[in-house]
Amino acid sequence: MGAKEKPDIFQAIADPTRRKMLTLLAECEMPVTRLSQHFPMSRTAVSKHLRILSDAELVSVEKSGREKRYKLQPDSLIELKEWLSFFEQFWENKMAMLKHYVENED
Amino acid sequence: MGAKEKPDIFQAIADPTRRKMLTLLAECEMPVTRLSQHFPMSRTAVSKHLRILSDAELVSVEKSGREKRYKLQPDSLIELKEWLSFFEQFWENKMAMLKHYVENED
DNA sequence: TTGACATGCAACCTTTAGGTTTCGTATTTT
DNA sequence: AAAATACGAAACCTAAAGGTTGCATGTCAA
Repeated sequence: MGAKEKPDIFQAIADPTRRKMLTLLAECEMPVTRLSQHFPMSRTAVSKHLRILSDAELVSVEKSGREKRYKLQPDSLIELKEWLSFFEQFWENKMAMLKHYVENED
Repeated sequence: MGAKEKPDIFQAIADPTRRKMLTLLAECEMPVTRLSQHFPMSRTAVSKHLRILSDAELVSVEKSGREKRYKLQPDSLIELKEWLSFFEQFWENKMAMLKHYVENED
């Protein structure tokens, strides 16, 4: 698997496993082994997913002794936000609805 | 290929071809044959992509004589918006920057 | 009613995605 | 020094994704 090919972000978040990883890493950074306890697959598989997220610059790595802590790096999500914003003009009323829903969530 | 399995939207927009289709259909609805003139692939291939977008409810179809007009149906993108909103808290400053950028686009 | 057009389905092929196990190498701990 | 831990790379497998061509069908125009 390639090193720094910067695959597009849309592909990176397409996989539900990777989306869950982002959610977990948002709460708290952690090394691979610990992260992989949340998934029904091998550590190596988790490691591969992390590589993809890392290439897309959605997570960053910080080496600390023998472990490497992975951390959410949400800046690249802006690209997604921008893409979305183009389509917002087509459903403005619905957006107002959602805004209301989110604000009154609890 | 399945009929109405409602594949998740993240997977539907993962493919660059499908994203371009959404952009084109946003500008104006059109039948398969016309849409496929924008892509270096067969009409059947385009038709398959449309099926995926249709299953994800990102496009709707309206039969009109012997042709079927495909049309953007952006409502489902709300799911994406909701997902994104969770991560916004982690880059509020950048968001402000983007907001400024978008507002002063022209 | 015959010919052209618009479309989707079926069968097939090739590449990629996601997963496994095995191994090598740092780093810690004892 | 030796044993344990954390990790990624390599080689491999299977299923799914994206593409092709060749029908079959429905509709429109002559």
